[in-house]
Amino acid sequence: MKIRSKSNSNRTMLTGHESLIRLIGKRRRFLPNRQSLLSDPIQLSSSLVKVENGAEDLSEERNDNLAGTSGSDKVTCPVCGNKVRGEEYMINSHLDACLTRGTKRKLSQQTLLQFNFSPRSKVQACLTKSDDTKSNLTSDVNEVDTEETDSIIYESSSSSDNALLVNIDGSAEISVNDDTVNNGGIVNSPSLVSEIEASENESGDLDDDISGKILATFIVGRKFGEEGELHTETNITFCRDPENTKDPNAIKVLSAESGCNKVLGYIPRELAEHLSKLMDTFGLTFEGRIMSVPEHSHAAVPIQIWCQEKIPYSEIEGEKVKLYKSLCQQVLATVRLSEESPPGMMKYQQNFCLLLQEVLRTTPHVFTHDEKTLLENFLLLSNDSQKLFIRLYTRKGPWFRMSNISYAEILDHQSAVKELSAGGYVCSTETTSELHKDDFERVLNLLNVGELREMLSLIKKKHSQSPRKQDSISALLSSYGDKSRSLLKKMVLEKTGSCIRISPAADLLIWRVERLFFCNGEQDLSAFLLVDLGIVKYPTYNCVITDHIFSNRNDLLSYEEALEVAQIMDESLEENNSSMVLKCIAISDSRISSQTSKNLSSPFPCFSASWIYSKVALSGVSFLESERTMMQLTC
DNA sequence: ACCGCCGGGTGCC
DNA sequence: ACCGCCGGGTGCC
Repeated sequence: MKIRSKSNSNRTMLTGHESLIRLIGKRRRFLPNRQSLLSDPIQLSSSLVKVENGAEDLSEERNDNLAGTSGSDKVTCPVCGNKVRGEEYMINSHLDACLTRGTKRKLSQQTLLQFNFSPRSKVQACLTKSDDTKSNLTSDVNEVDTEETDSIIYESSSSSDNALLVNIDGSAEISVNDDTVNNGGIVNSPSLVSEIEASENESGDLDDDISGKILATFIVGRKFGEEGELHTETNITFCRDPENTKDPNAIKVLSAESGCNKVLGYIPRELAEHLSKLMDTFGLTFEGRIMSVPEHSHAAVPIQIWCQEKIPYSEIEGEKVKLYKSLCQQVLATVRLSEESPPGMMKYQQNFCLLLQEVLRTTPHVFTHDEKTLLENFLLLSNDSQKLFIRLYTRKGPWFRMSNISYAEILDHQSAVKELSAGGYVCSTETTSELHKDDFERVLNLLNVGELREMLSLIKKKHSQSPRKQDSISALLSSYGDKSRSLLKKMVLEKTGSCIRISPAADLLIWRVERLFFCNGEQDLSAFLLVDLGIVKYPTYNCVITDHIFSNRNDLLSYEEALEVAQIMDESLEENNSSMVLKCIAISDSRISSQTSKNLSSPFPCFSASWIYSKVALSGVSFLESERTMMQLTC
C-alpha cells in the first residue's frame, strides 16, 4: 500500500471517518447480523490486493466529488474559511479536523462536500424530512443551478440545521411557493412567508376574523399550575404571562369561578404564539369553558374559547388590519390542526403513530405481509398499550423489571403488557418458557448490588465481598455451573419479579420505520419533541416524492446490512482494532465487487449498500495508512 | 436534547 | 457514601 503523503495524512486518524459516522447515525445497541457477517468466511489475503486497487479508485471518486480540485487548486474550507490545497487526502483530513473540533457537530461533511465543492454537478433534490407535519412543507424536486441552490441551502440551514440533511448525490432545494401559503399553511417563522401571506390575504375567505368564533383547544402544562379539581362547564379566563422563562408568549388559564386566582394551566404554545400577539397588540380578551375532564391529572383538558370584542376596523390603520387578519388566520389554522388529535392521546404517541402511518403509506413495498400486519395492528392497540410500548422503546433496556415501570399517563400497566405480549410487541418472562443465555444475563444485570450480594450470601462460599457489581455477577454465574443454571434462573426471576422487553422483531421493525421516515440514523422520536418545544424550527416546505429511495425490499435489506458493517468499522476504528478493520474492508470489498453497477442506476446512490461499503473501505484504508505511517515514524 | 434537571446506583481514584 | 461521579430517564407553559 502506498503511503500517500509524507506529513499530512498522519496528522489525524480520522480521515474519512467523519462521513462514516454521519452515515451510521446513532449506533445500534444490537446488530442483528453481527455474528453472521463476521463468521462469513472471506479470503482476506487475496481480496486485500483488490482493496488496494479499490481504494485508489475510491479516492479518485472522492476527488471527483470535490470537483475541480485537481492539482494544486485551492478551495475554501466552509468551516474555517481557510484556503486548503485541494489534493488527495488533504481536504478530507482538513475537514475531519475542522469538524471534530469541539463537541457539537453542526455541519455534516457530506453536505459540505456536496454544496461547496461540486459547483458543476447537476442537482437532484430529495426530500427527506417530514417530521414536522404540522407545517405544510414543500421541497420541490427538480434540477436547478447549484449556485442558486447553495445560497438557499445556506440561508435555511442557519435557521434549522437538520432540516436539510439531504444526503443525495447532489443537493436539495427548499422552496416556499405561493400554493403552500394560500392553502393556509401554518407559518412559524420565516419572514419571507409571512409577507407573502399578508399580501395575499384578500382572497375573500371569511376566516380572517376570530371575533365571535368558538375555538376548540386544550389546557396543557397542568403540572405547572396548581393541582386542583376541575369540573366540566367551569368558566375560565386567560391572562398573559410575559415573564414566563420558558415561553414569553405564554398564556395562563385561570378559573373564573374562584376569583381568577387559580392557575389551571396554559394554552398550547403553538396557539399562544399567535393569540398572545392578539392580546398584546389589539387588547383582545378571551373567555371560555371546560368541555370535559380527562382521567389523567396531567392530560390536556379540552376547552372552548372565544372573544366577544369586535375590532373596529375603521379606527385602525391598514397595516394593522393586515396584521390582525393574518394573526386570526394563523390562530384558526392552528386550532383546525389541533382538532385532528384525538383526546387522551399523548403527544409522543401521536407522533409515533403518525410516523408509522406515514411510512406505511409511502413505502409499503419494502415490508413483508407479516411486518405490515404488525405495524398496522399497532395502530389498533389500546392507548395504554401504545404508550407503554413507545415509552419502553425509547428507553435503553432491553429488559425492564415490571416493578420499575410506572407512568402517570398509563392507567393499567398489567393489561397493557398482556395486550402487547399477545400481539408479539413485547416479550415477558411470564410467558417466555426458557430464557436465552444472553437474555438471562441481561436480566441478571437488572439486580442491584444489594440483591446480588444477598444471593451470593446464600451460597456457603466465603465470597470475596468485592463491591463491584460485575464481580458479583460473574461470581454468581461461576458458582452455578451449567447444571444448576436453571435453579439460578429461577432464583433471579424471583428477585426481579416479572420482566419485559420489546420483542426483537418489533424492535428491528420500528428501527427500520424510523430510518425510513427520517432517512438518516441521527434523528429519532425526540426530533418531534424538539419541534414541539420550539427548540428547532424547520422551514415550511412540502414533500414531493418522485422516486422511492429503496425500490424494493432487497435493496433496503442490503443497505441495512451495509450499515451494520459500517458500524462495526466505526467501532473498530475507535478501538484501534486493525484486524477487525481489515475484516470490514474485506467484507466491503467482496460486496462491492458482487454488485458493481447497482449504485450507478439508483436515483439515490447514497442510500445504496455500495455507497456505504465504499465509505467503509475508504475510512478503513485511511486508518491503515495512518497506522503504517505511525509505525514508520516510531521505527 | 446538541440542553438542564432529577434521582438512583455506585464506589474506597 | 451524611460524599462526588456517572449515566439513564425525562421534557408537551
